[in-house]
Amino acid sequence: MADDKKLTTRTEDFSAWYNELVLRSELADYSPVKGSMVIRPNGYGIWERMQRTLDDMFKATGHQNAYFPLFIPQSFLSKEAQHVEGFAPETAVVTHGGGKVLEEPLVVRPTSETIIYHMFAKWTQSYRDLPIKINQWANVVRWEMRTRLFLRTLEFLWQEGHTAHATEAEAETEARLILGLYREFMEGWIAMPVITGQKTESEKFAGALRTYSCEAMMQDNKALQAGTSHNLGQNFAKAFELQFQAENGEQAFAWNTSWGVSTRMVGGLVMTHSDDNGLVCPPRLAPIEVVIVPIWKSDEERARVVEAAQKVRIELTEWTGRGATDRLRVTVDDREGVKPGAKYYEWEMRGVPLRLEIGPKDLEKGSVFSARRDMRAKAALPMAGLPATVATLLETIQGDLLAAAKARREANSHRNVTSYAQFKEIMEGPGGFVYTGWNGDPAIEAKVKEETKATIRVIPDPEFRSAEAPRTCLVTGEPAKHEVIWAKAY
RNA sequence: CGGGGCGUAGCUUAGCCCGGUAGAGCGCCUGCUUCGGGAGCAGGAGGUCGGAGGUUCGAAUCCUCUCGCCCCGACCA
Repeated sequence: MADDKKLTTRTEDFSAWYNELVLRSELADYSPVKGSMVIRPNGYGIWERMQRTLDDMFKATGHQNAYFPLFIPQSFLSKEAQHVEGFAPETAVVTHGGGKVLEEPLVVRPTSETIIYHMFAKWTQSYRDLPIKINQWANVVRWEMRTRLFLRTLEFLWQEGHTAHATEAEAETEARLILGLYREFMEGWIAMPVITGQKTESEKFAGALRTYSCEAMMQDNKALQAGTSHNLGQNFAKAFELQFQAENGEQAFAWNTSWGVSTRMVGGLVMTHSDDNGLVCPPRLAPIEVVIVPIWKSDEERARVVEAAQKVRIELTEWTGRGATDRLRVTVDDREGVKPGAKYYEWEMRGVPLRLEIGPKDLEKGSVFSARRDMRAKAALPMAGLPATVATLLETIQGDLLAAAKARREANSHRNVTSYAQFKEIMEGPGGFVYTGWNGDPAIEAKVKEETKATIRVIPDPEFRSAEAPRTCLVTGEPAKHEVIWAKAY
């Protein structure tokens, strides 16, 4: 009975823990259609904050939002060979409309490269029309066989950026710029440290020249690909005749990039920080940063503490120390008939970063009692100057979450692994990120995947590479072409 | 698609083997007492037992078919 209230613990069953947490914290719920889900206000609130932050970043770097339609002519998907090969198996196709069989079936977009570059082609004549830098917030559908709340569902929400440039160098700069923005967002807001780098041929986006990605480590030591940015080269430009007249008068194909992050990041947030008591949400993304729980015995006390709690809420929300538009997000839980302890558990499950308790004793002392969600540390805070104190504390929590996640990742990263036997031992046991040399042969990558389920998550960017580069390939012992990071992945 | 679970009240489930008026806990509603870590008492509402067929005097229970969901594997943000 008391056990009903507790989550399955992470060590018992990580997967069950995750599912129960997502449902119990009311981030999402299963919808009647297998593999799809409803994002509830608590989860959508996090997504809205993600959207707002990223949207500002995109606009600050010269991108504009637009919207392209859900339905794509089936023939469009086929125009880029690798693209159709990659996505055809997982598309939903509309064959009927208005009670009639359609002349050409419509594909529900699994991603929008085809329709967008078709339109870009229409809008581009001269190099003066470039670059085009567009972003859209949309839903996409990929008919996955195996689904998981937030991490892989039939339909999900994301943003997809699409750009067209006159030169390869410019496209490359763009793809890299966005990768940097993603990293900044994931570390600064989700407090989820990521490793950036390039995907191998077998893991790159269908139709891309190169794919860059942000890889995070979850608490079960598995990797989560949290965002990707692609240099598409001229592959789509050629398929969709996206050409322009260059300064020298010659016709040339444009260079494209595309990049996206999705509601999957909410799953990453959950699996990076949360504990056996429920969600731990980083303050910057928390729909509610502070919950105030008034504590009373008598009706007379109730009136006093609730009034005091509301005054504190107003003082906090009216404070402009973080800027006029970035107010503290505070709620008061003054429900009657629910004991304070029950409220604590409930808000902890929902991931609210900071709880303030206000009871008669606190009023006497001119203080409020605080409890941090992340480490469950408690302290009295003086009422005087409370907004600034709270804001600072929230930033401290934000920073501590990132530091803790980074420490966990490093503690579960293995460098200097040169023996394949040792590699297998790690993958069969604790898992984690394993840095090794690789001869660059896709066949070796496939063999390791077959034997261990681990894949090359990324060829890391220089700052993540080991101080001393591995000299030999993990499997063959041949000279290493790259240092790579292996892990089992979501 | 292969393997494993499971469909009984909003949730978790007992009952099924061995057929005989559908039970409990949590949650919900009302009232009183409570309230600094998951409250107590009293009263109350809530079920075509996933669906269809069959066997039977009688089916949640036995038989056949079917639908759906979850988990684990082969594809993927």
